[in-house]
Amino acid sequence: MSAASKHRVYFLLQSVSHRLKKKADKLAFQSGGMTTAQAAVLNIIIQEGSASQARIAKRLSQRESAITTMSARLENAKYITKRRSKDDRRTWVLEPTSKGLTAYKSMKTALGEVNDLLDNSISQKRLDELASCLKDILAALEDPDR
Amino acid sequence: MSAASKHRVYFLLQSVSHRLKKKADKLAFQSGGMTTAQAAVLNIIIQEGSASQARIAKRLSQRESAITTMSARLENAKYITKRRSKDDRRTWVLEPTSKGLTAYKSMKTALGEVNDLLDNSISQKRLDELASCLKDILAALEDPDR
DNA sequence: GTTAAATACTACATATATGTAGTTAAATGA
DNA sequence: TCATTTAACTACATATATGTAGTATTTAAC
Repeated sequence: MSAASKHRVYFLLQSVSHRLKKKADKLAFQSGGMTTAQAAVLNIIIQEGSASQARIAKRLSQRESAITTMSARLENAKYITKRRSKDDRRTWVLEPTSKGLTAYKSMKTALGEVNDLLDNSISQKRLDELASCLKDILAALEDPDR
Repeated sequence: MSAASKHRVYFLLQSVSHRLKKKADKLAFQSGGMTTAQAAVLNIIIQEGSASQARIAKRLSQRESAITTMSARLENAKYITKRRSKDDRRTWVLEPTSKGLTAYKSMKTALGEVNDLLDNSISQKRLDELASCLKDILAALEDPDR
């Protein structure tokens, strides 16, 4: 039996991820109405100053059709603006509004609580090792040979 | 390093979980039509011989309304049967069909590939430590004091 | 310079999850 | 026993994701 199946790492990962997401979503909702999924999209837009939907889809490993819905929701909530690019008329340029920037700040504070929870679960050393493992797995998943 | 990794563990967990789920869903679909979400429910029913929807909801940390939909889908696909309990007429007794049992076996084989992928990503020692960390985090999340 | 291919997005069907409100049935407490 | 509470489930609205098919635009090939 492989080490992974022995420890049911896949199941553990899904469980931890699911429970953390629920925690984060609750905290996020309380902090100002945005969801963590919306925050993930907004994060990229803010990080990059502006972004196309294709760019966001790529960075989140999601389909463009998912981002179409999300960006509509974000625009509807006045967190971002959408305008057509001058260079490429197929492309939307998504930019944060001041409301979006403000909401994202309080979101980050709320998400900090989830990180605190992680900090209190295991030692800093093990947390570092956890992060390191996850990064390596992520790299393996992105390896096109697999 | 500590502070930097601290701020990324949640994100890393979500990313790894999301990508692994996509892999697993693809393999699962190719292996016989069932999704991983459906397999998770079927797994509990098979493990326990039979199960109520409330029981499944509890074990998966999900709402009963989610399980209502899932069990309807599983019944529709002939993977399980539903009948009212004699003891408690509010309760459904969900049981696997032979089709469900067969499909679940090939599903497990497919999910084995995801575990293999994990095995090939990092050393067994680190995989053990990863599992151990995840278990501790899960325990902390289930701690009602938090 | 026109055609073929790729890119960016939209539309729609479907799966999966939450949350709230409501129904029915069971358990409980005076 | 009867009222209240609790439990198991359903119905519906909504958020989030995939996947397929189609449109518009750009790029590349010839």
